[in-house]
Amino acid sequence: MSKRASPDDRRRDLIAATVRVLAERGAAGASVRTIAAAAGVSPGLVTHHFGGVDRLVAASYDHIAAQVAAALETAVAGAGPAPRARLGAYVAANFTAPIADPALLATWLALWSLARGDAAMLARHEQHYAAFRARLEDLLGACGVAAERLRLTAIGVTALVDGLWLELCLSPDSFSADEARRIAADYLAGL
Amino acid sequence: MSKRASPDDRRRDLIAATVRVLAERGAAGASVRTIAAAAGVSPGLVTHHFGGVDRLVAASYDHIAAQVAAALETAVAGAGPAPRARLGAYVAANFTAPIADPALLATWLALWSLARGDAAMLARHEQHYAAFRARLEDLLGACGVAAERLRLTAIGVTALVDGLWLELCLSPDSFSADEARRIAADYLAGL
DNA sequence: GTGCTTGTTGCACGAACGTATAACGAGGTG
DNA sequence: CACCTCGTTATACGTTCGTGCAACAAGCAC
Repeated sequence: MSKRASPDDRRRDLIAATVRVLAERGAAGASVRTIAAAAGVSPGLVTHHFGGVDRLVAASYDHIAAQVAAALETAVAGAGPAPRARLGAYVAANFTAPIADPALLATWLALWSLARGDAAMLARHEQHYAAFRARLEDLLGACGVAAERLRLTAIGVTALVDGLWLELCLSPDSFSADEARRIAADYLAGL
Repeated sequence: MSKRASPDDRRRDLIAATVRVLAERGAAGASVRTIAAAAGVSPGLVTHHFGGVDRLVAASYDHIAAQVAAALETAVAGAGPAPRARLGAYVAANFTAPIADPALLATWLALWSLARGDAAMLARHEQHYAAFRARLEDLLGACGVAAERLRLTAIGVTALVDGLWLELCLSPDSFSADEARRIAADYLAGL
């Protein structure tokens, strides 16, 4: 019983509902009916606007990846010209709103599990992580990290950030986002 | 069409089949019928021996967690008495067979996604990670890490190891297990 | 050999899944 | 106002899910 909306708005609503459902009920609960109910529309709309639930999930992945990348870029832009500050801001932003939001972390984890076994989703993941690492290598290079150590260093930073994300999502009582930010900062300081 | 077997053997077979299916088809493919087919038995046996697929998955989680903990403990025991060597062995073992096995990493990732939304599975995860961190704090303390920095340091090491695991599983072409071991060793050396 | 225990199977059942499709109705254009 | 476009709903269909249940058969006690 929802009002008529423009295709763009409706697509946005459905993606937002997918993200919400993924965060609250995990990958197993991301059915067409559940998502449609969360968006307040009928299940048929998913097929109508996306052609299938798989493509809706893929669109949700793209949306979140773009949102995360934009938040990181905003943090870098606001850090001023100093290379170390820009690198620190890029990493610390991963533990600051809106990225540090536990619901977003839960959504990302559910998408990871859905990515396994789906070639298109795996390619999306690969592309997003390659972009993340490339940006990291860029910022690390500006801080004077030797070119031959650039790749491994970027992988290590990415892994640390991902691991802190994961534990923050699965065991939110073990430590705080502030502590995660501090662990990452110490790691960068040690390079 | 399987021969009669003892309950213990059959339970072991079913757990092994669950781990295999989880690794090959992800969390979405872990249905009773798929698991039973992988074990070469009828679907009804899952209910008969475990009382439901949820408890079979939980038992698989326990089995893997115990297997990983045992492999880590073996590595520590084989490292001699020096505290630094013991710590290094404990961390490096995470990227050595049998833990470094990509299939095991895939299984673990699938179990993580299944753990979300299930209170019993979340409790299992919490318990396993608490044990992992406690052992890590023990080894770090023996190396002279200050008591007040122990908790945060252990969280950071755990996060780095988990992140390297994850990326190794999702993007196996990005870097090798050897490189992961080296990144972790460098991190420990910087403490 | 006879009978009992119990591992094992095959089937059936209800529920939930994804999606195709026809009918409905709101909103813009003539 | 009439008409058409298209977003939306409701329904239906086939598949797959988890699991309960009755029947079968293998191994053991006697």
